[in-house]
This record gives sequence, C-alpha cells and structure tokens, in this order.
Amino acid sequence: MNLKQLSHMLALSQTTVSRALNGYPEVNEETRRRVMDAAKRHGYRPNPSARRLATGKTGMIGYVLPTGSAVDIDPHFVEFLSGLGDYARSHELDLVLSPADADDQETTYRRIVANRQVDAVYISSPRPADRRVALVNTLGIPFIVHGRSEGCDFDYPFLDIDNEGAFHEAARLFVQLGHRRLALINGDNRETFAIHRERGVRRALAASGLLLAESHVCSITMTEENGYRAARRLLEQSDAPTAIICSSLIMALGVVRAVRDLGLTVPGDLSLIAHDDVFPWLKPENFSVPLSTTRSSIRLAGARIAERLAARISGLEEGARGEVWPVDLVVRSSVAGAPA
Amino acid sequence: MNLKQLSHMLALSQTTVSRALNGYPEVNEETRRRVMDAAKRHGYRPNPSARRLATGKTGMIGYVLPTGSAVDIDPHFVEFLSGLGDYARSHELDLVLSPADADDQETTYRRIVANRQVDAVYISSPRPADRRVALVNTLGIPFIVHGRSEGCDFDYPFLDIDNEGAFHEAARLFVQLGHRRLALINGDNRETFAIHRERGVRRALAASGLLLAESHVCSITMTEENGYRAARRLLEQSDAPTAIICSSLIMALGVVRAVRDLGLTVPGDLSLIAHDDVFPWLKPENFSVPLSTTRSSIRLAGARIAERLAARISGLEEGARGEVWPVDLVVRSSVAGAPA
DNA sequence: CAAGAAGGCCAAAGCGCTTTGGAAGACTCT
DNA sequence: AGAGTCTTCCAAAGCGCTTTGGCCTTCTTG
Repeated sequence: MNLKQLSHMLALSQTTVSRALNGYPEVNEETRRRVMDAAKRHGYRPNPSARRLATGKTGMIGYVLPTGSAVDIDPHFVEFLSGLGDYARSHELDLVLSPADADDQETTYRRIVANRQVDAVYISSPRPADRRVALVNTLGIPFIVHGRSEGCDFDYPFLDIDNEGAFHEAARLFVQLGHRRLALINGDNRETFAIHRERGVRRALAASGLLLAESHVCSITMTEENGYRAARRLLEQSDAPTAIICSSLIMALGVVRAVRDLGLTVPGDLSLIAHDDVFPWLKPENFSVPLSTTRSSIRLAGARIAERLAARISGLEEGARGEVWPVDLVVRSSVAGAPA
Repeated sequence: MNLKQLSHMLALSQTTVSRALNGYPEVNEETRRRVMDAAKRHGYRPNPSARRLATGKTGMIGYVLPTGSAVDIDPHFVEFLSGLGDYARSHELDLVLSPADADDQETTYRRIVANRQVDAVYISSPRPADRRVALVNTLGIPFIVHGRSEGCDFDYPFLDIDNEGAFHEAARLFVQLGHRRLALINGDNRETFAIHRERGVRRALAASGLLLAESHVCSITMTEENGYRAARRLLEQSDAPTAIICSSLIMALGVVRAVRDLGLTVPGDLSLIAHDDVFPWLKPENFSVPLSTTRSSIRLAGARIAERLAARISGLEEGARGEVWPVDLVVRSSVAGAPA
C-alpha cells in the first residue's frame, strides 16, 4: 500500500493525502480525518526510503562505534543504550551504529554526514580538544556530546555529570575523616572525565594543604584486573594510602580483592569510594563491605541525550547548551576514619 | 557530486556510469577505468537513500532491541557487538538498533521488514518456539539466530554454542571428582540456552544414577545479587551442594561472596565452575580462587554472525544451516574433590 | 458588486539512483 | 553481401515520497 494507491482509493491527489498525513494546514479538517482513517484502516506506512530521499530526514540517530581487535567497547555502553532506547522507542527513532576503525573515526563521521544517513549523532568518551567534536561541529549535523571536551575554541552542546564536583566531595569527606594519604584509581586520563575527577580530588586536598602524590594516582582502563594491580601497587608502597577513590565499580572489585589478598580490611585499613554508573547487575550495596559511591545513572543520561537529540532534530533546541548533572555521594560502610 | 553531474562531466549516460561503478559486464573496460578514476578523483559516493529507494538494499543489519524501564540489556551484548562491529566495519555494513517494547517486538519486526529498513536481522536470546523466529522466517528477510529456539516446525539458520555439551562436561567432571550433590545456578530458563545447560547437567548426573534435586536448581537473571542469593539459599540447605555450576561470571561473583559470608571456602567446601563469555573486564583467572570455566567467546560469535549475515544478504549462504560451536572446559583451582 | 483574500485541492517536478528495453556500430559467419 | 551476434552505450521509466506553483471556489470587504 503506497501513497499512490491510497490517494487513488480516496479520490484525492497524492499531494493532499501527503499533506493531510503530515499535518500541513492547507487541508480541510474533514478531509484530513477521512485520510487519516483510511490510512490507519489500510495500515498505510510511508516508505521511509522514499521519504528520506525526498526530505533528507531519516528518523535515525547515529553513533560511530570504535572497533578493532584490540578495542573493547565500554560495558557502560549497554546501560547508556538502555536509556537511549527507552526514549527512542516512544518516538520512533532508530539508532544506527557505524563501526569504524578506532584510529580513524573521521572518515566514518564524514561518510554518515555526507550520505545523510542519520539526522543527528552523539559522541561519547570525549577527550580534550577532541577532533570528533570539532569535526561534527563543522560538518553541521545536529549533535550532542556525552561528557565534555576541553580547550575547544567553540561552544557545543553536551550532557555531562559533575565529575569534578563528585570526586571533590569524595576526597573532602576523606580529608574530614582524617585521611592524609589518598589515592586515585582513575580511568584513562586522556579522557576528560578522568581529568575532571583528578582535578576534583586535587582541589579537595589542596584546600587542606595536602597533595595527591604522583605515585598515588593510576590511570588505566577500567577492568577488574587493572583495579587489582593498581591497588596492590598502591598498598604495597611504604606510604600506602589510607583511602582510595576509584573511578568504577568494576575496578573496585579488583581493589577489594587486592585488599583481601594483602590481609587488610575495608574500612579498617583502607577506606574506599568508587564511582557508580548504576548497573543492574552489580550493585555497590552488595559488596562484601557495602561500597560508598558517587552515583549517577548513565541510563538516565542516555534517555536525556535521546530526548535532546530529538529536540535538536526538530529545531526545538538550538545553540551550545551544556547540561551538567550533579552527582550523589552515597556513604556506606566502606568509609571510616583514618587508622591511627 | 551526484551521478548526473559525474556522467555529464564524463560525457556518458548515467546508465553507463552507474553500471561501470557497480561492476556490470556490459561496459568497456577502458570506459570503466575512466569512470572509476573520475569517481575517485571527485570523491563521488552514490547517495544511499537514492540507491536504497531504487534497489531496496540498505547495507544495514537490523536488531530489535527490547527496551522498557524494567528491561535491562544484557551486558553480554556489548561484547557481542564488538565482534559484530569488527566484521561489519571491514564490509561497510552498519547496524541499526530498533528499540521496541519488550512485550511487543513483533510490531517492530514487521515495521523494519515492511519498510525495508535493513537487509537482514539477527535474533538473540531465543526461547523455545520463539515467535520472533517464526515471524522473521515467514516475513522472508534474511536472518540468523544467535542461540537456538526449539520446537519450531521449520528449520532456520543459527549460530549457537554447545551449551548442553559444556555443562555436561562440567557436571561430569564434578561427578568424577566424587561430588554427589550438585547445584545449578542458571539464567532465565525461559531461554533455550538455560534449558540446554540444565539438560547437560541432568544428563551427566543421570549417567551415574544421580539426580539434580529441584531445590538445587535456580533460574534467575544473571546479576551478582541473584548469584549471591541463590548461593546462600543453596548452601544453607540441609543437603547443601558440594559443587555448583553457574551460568555466568557475574553471578559467580555473587556466589563467591556468599561462600565467603558463610565462612566457607572454595574449593574446600564448595567447588565451582561458571560459564565465561570472555569479557575483557572480568576474568575468571583473576578470581581470588581462580575460577574454572566453560569458555566461549561471545565476541567471536558476533563476528561470525556478521559474516554469515553478509553472506546471506549476498546470496552466498542459503538454507537453514545451523552451526554449533564446541565449548572449552578450563579447569582452574576452584574445582576439587568432594569434601569427605 | 467587483476586487482581493483565503481555503482547499491538484498536476507535475523533483530527490538520485538502478534497470529495462532498445539502438548503433563492429564483428563473425555462411 | 546480407543476416545474425556481440559489444557498448543510451533514453527513459521507475522507486514512493514531498513540495512548488497554480487553479478553482468561496468568503470577505470597501
């Protein structure tokens, strides 16, 4: 059932039917109702390929997926996706993942824009002066950055959480509890979120005249194994930290294992706070010692980004609006005063 | 730069240029070279919307993503995606995720097929007599099932691992080591993989005249918390199992925590084997007691499925070919003889 | 009441590609 | 030399939708 048939069957022109369906004003309300009715009854659905060719609109959101045998997709992605999908579903938006060589995403961005394959894109895990952000900005496709870049010579729309504030709070709590030797087990510090977190910790320490020793900060991909290694290294130093802030629950698993292996305890020997992106399958309150966290649902962020992308596509949102979400500090038993 | 311009510039018809570019035989080799050259030089890329409208081919693989506020996307998905993307990238295939109400995916399947939005789809987490499989089969779009359905009155192409064999081996090992009371902490037993795994365990036990007690099998979504709860429940029974087989590493985390909470040890009091889909961020050898596993890379499966889908799209693969991959049993320290 | 405005509809021209159905010329074969 | 066969190319017809420009009617308005 296509437009031609439908309009023929209604004894109307394709123009009118199309306009009736798309809510244009120049059509009689009664005619519109007739058309709508018939369309529904016959299950007419405009062919998206045709519509796309005519309008350039695709009803799709794009994401360039970095791949490669040595590249692992962040497990957070799936939660983000849940949120995105949740919103997208109710608005008939699809998401297209364009796999790209992790070292050359630019080509792919250019392709999907040149080909008009999607109406908007989002960018995740941005770095300072991220080239992707600059690129999509000049390419002129609607976009939103999940996270923030830094040091760009232009503004851009983004959604980020207050990573600096969150880790500042966490560090400040530790300081208040008498901890003097803090450590940070961070994610890849080429990414802005990690930089912000480190900044937050440093700022909190500085406020009390303390410093984050270079040997007390690790920057690694967020796996359980790396968490373990980092923690062991830290805890076996002569001036081992009495408190650790950790950028992910998964790494925190490793930290806890290291603590146990060394015959230490949380929070007796070591206090611990980790960032929690809220996974359904791994919850901080279920750690053997319930884990204190800075918490922010990455899933909600996904939904919000979808919402804002939709708004930008339809012209409801414009300009370089940045949105920064506050982060909850949830204190549980993994935090205690510094050992004497 | 579109076809019209390009052909004009070459003083050829659109027909010839199009044919030259698409490798049709009825064009002089020299002309073809000229065309190819010019196309490359001017960076000509056929507009996919137009091509799609004309041919119906999209260069996209579809996946219907079940969503809903109460629905969690399986964290395995991201690893699967890595593999899929890895292959897709090198073949200029994109992946489109169509979010759907988890309780009504049918509408979405119909939509993407009717609209010709994708060239092929894959289906994951199939259940016995899965309606989605039956649906796409009748809709006539190329597809592959990741996993297997059961009790369908037709054959279909799939890629699955030998879940039954894997868990059979695991259980058999336990029996050989003298264990008599096994337990199974399984995934959602409405899904075929879980059914197959249980079947494997039962078969191994039956071979030695043993039974899997109803109270010794749990079927739950695979979260750490559920693993913990299941393990506690099992281990606090009067006839607690001496060995547990567990359907996921994430649940195994919970099992280990439960064991520890109860003051027991692995493998002294309890032997443990879990299934490992091979995550980069959580490895069985890094459990405090290195965990024995049945191992199969879900990432490789993703790549293989992409490959087969591509083959089906281009007509290289046909029919209902089923592919079942063997699963490695990797024995580590979490397995020991039954306690006296 | 004539002129202008507004409402409601249509025919046809795209969007950029593929593909059908030739046609012209070169070549082979009897 | 004429018929038949390739080879190589082209004009034009789709694919199914949106949108431009315009044509009737009917409704204001001075």
